[in-house]
Amino acid sequence: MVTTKDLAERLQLSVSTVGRALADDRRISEQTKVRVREAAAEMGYVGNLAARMMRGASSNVVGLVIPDIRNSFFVTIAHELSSVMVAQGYQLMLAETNDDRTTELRQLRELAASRVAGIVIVPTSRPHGDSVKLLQGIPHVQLLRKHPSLGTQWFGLDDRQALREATGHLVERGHTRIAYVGGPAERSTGAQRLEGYHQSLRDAGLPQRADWVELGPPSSVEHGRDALRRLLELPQAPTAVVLGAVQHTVGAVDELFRGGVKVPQELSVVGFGDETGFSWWGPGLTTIHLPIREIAASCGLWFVRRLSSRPGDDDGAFASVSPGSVVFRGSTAPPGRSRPAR
Amino acid sequence: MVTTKDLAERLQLSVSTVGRALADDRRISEQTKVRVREAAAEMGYVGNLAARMMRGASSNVVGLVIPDIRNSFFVTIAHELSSVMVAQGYQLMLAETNDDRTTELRQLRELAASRVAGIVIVPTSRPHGDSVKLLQGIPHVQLLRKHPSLGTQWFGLDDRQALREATGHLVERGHTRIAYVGGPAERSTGAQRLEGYHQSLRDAGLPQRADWVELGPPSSVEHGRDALRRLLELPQAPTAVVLGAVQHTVGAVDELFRGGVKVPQELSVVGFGDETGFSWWGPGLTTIHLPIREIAASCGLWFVRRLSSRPGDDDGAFASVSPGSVVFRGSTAPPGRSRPAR
DNA sequence: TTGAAAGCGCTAACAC
DNA sequence: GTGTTAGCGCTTTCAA
Repeated sequence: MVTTKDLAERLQLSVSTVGRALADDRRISEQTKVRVREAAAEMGYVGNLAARMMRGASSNVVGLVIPDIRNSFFVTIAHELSSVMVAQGYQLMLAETNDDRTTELRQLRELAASRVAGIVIVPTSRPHGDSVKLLQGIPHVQLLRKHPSLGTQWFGLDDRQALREATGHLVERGHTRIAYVGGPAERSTGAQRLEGYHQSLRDAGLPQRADWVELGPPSSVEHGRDALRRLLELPQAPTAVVLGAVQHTVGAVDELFRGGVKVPQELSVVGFGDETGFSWWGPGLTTIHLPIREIAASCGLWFVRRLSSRPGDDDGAFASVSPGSVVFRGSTAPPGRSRPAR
Repeated sequence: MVTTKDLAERLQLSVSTVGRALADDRRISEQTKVRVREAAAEMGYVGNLAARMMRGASSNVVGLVIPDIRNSFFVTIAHELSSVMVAQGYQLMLAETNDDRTTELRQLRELAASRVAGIVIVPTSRPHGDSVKLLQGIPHVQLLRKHPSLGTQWFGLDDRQALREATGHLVERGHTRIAYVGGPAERSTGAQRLEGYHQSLRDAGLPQRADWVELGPPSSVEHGRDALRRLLELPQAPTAVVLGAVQHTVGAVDELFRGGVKVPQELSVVGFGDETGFSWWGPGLTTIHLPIREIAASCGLWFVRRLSSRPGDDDGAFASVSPGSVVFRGSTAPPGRSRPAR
């Protein structure tokens, strides 16, 4: 690899002059700058970021720590963040945790060793103590999920409200036996969504049954499938289901499709998220739309500003909460009716 | 940040002893090692990769250069590569080009400045000369698409064969008016797929019409929509369509859904790729399944081996071609019939 | 078994 | 306007 020293030798200059010329320092004559730049281009010189970092320059890499890039939410986040970051001169390092705290720790260790400028993280439900410690030394912000040990800076959804609306939509249609399939309550998002569901039922004075609540691993399509199968086999089967996770929705909806269950005649369904094809599915899936793109973009913009500002300047508590909204399609109708009510 | 020097001071040792202890050098006594390790853990020491790199250690970062992470193919690739890489001690840097050669060059410059160990790239159709130059100094491998200027190491699909089969499937069903919607012919994949389509028609002695071929930007869902609309308005409208790009398929299929076109009665369709929901769509979308996961995994494994082997050892030409296969569902039937033939 | 010192590529303080 | 030099954190001789 070509170094400043090589350039200096070639041009019979000192390394510092070359360095200054490349940095467009005002003290260097225009003529010298041109010579240096030409030689650099010709010899294929590329600055060494590692060396620059050792001189105290901060890295231009931001780590993105997410459970699994295959989840559509996280794809959107990765893309949006990447766009914002690149525009501001940052690069994005991808780190998948697979929702496992040990993997999460390992990934954070790697990012710390690379001295990344900052970390955007969708944390696992109970991050490892060492992860917490590591993150204390690195600017970071939590996204979607939130764990108190990781600080107070967070961008996310109003999960409780989203599920409350979704459930409320079914209550309005006249359903009294409404089931919920979603992620575990240990996770901040899972707990909030479950609470929204419960609250909506409470508000309407509807019965709540433990066997109408099916919690499972949030990124498991299988759980959606299995949960739905179990719910439909119940002696007191529900007439409607609300979903609380994208992957569960994919599984549930596919199960209904395969099982030939008539939606919304036999069962009303409100999905979670906007996977491609939810609109094609059966009668069209009524679903909770979430402004993931917007959240990711604002998180990215806020974070790069925070990174480039003086430390201690912008590190107060910060939380941004965005609401979701129900998109009405054909998968919800009053119970026992044969036509969807729009 | 804690450095080896800090540890050395704390323990009244020299930096070199500390360094050796951390590297588990045999010359250091077990007792000293333990002391050092304990202090390191306690003080939260994390080695500085930048410094290590300056000493000649190679980076453990691999750049992944793709057009757009939102494309399901590239999500799969990112996930699979990330898994393989992490298992081998590498990190993945995400770089999106948006299918623009200038952006591609900028991203490559960043990766080169970071002195990444290697680059996995899905190139744009005509990479910039400087990109070519940069890549000459960095181990790299092409994925899916292939451009001759970027070397001879490539993992990809048998695009020609895939489209030949897909088209052949329609020919067998008795179609004689088969249209094609796909990416531009400048791109290696686009050219191959188009050729497969043409070849299949030639083999069957079927007519080829220029207005039955709709080429457009490969990651534009809109192109799929528009192309389909145009095809259906043709005086000599085709009775079947083959798709040659995932995003086009998404657009086309959604257009058919919205337009209420009866598939396969009025039009037979063979999609490209396996987006979630292709099985729910209308009568179920017959589609070309492509072993992206497998390709990405083998590319990853091969590449890390190449990275860790001596340079000059494994850098001969290499190409791995994987076949696709048609998945039969309900969207294809003989022309003019009212029931799908399975 | 441990320490001292050099040097990786770059920048910035300090000459001239 | 340009050169000299020191030092970032680490590894690796070379000494002891």
